Amino acid sequence: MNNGTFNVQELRRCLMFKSLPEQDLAKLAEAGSVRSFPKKSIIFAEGDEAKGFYVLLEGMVKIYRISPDSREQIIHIINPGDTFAEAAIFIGSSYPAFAETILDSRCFFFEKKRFIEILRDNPALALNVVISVSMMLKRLVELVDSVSLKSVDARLAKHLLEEAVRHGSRKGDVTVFVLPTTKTELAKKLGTVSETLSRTLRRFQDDDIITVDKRTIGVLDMEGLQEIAGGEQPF
Amino acid sequence: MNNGTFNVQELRRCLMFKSLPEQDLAKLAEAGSVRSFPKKSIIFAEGDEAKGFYVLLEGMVKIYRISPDSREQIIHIINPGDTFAEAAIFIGSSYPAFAETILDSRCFFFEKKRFIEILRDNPALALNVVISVSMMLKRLVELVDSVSLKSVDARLAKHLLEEAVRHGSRKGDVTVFVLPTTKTELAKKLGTVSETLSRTLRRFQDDDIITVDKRTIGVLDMEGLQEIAGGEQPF
DNA sequence: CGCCACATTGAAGGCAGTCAAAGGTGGTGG
DNA sequence: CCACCACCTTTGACTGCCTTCAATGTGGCG
Repeated sequence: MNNGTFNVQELRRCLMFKSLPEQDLAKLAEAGSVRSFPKKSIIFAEGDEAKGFYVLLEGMVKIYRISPDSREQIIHIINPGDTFAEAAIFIGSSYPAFAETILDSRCFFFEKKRFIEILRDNPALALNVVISVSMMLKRLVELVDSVSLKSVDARLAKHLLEEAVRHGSRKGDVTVFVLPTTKTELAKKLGTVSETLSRTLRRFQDDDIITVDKRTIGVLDMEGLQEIAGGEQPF
Repeated sequence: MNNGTFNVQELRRCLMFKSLPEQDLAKLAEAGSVRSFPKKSIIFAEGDEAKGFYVLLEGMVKIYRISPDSREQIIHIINPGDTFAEAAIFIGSSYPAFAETILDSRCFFFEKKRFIEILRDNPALALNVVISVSMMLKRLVELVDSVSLKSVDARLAKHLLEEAVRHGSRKGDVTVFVLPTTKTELAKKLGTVSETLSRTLRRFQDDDIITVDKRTIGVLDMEGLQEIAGGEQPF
């Protein structure tokens, strides 16, 4: 970890600070500092004392838990502009999960106490924090739902649809996008293992629902995916 | 649903309002109303427009999701003094899960817009909301972890330990407590089904780890349970 | 060019969910 | 107070999804 160049305006990429008056932003910038981490660094470990929270400026970070037999469940993939660990600082104690860089990353770190002080005098910011944490909560409800109630097929189909909508570009009849991580990481995010993911992707290909070439996915049959993803079947 | 008697001070049972000045509390009381529901009523359904949030004054409520094949995953059991659906009102749109009474229940309902207005002028309250949502987030991380990475054995063991610590009383060598819900509901909370729970309880009994009589559980072997719950085994 | 991490495929086994059926329990109303 | 009924619980048999283990293929990078 070491410092890097930093422009206060970079914080505006983050929803939480987007609409903040210039002077508040300046005050915030003084409450923290830039930290850089190479790929595959542990930013914090589960159980570490929660001393503050982070805004990712550049790179990619995964938040995850590990099972006793060292299987990994990714809770969240952090992209530039996202915050992470903000909830941890409000319930004191310790981080409830691991944070590890997937790519070389640059973060802005807020010291807990100073951030909370600023929050006290800034209801607009407080509301933004509430919104941010609430959105994560919603995502986690979805994750519980997925992992507990859906098959790997359904989870994968849903994920592919989301990626296609978010990052896909239409090439004639098919929507094409590129996976942002390795398939092994994707498997962990879906709460499974790489072997199972591999098999499932193959099956989808055999059924002419998608094409796969390295990390490039082409969606041939949106309806088919939707069907698999959640198709509320009547009874 | 119909109104019932209500004393403003009842809201103080809720952590969110515990330390609020009297006048703020009065203002809050005007921003909402009491709603009563008999056992097994749906308070709101997944997808319903999020018009506000609730404080449970009396009774018991479950928050849950349903799978396409109608299996249920309980996200959260709400007890008197707890709030629910507060996160939903900050991201607009709709409730992400079902809320259904397990017992006859009395709630205080806050209308979304008016609550947010009050929040804007009340940083202390805003901070409490952040804390409340953050705690739920932490619980959900635990739930994801449980459901995705742990066996039913481990989940049940962990749950029994928590109940024993929270609500148990020592009777000689054993810690005794009574399950607050039916076993079927417990199964759903653990992300499984009643048959599997039944079998697992039987196995624990056969191994002399617990005793079971109706809803009364006696813990004979705390260490044994801890072992099963998460015992980081060396390798 | 050779290493290493990632990916793929096969075989085998287990955890846990489903289906079915038989008690058990508690609550309600006669 | 008792009888009935709905719901919960338990047990057995079966099935299947998914993980694990093992081996081979492949691409990228030093």
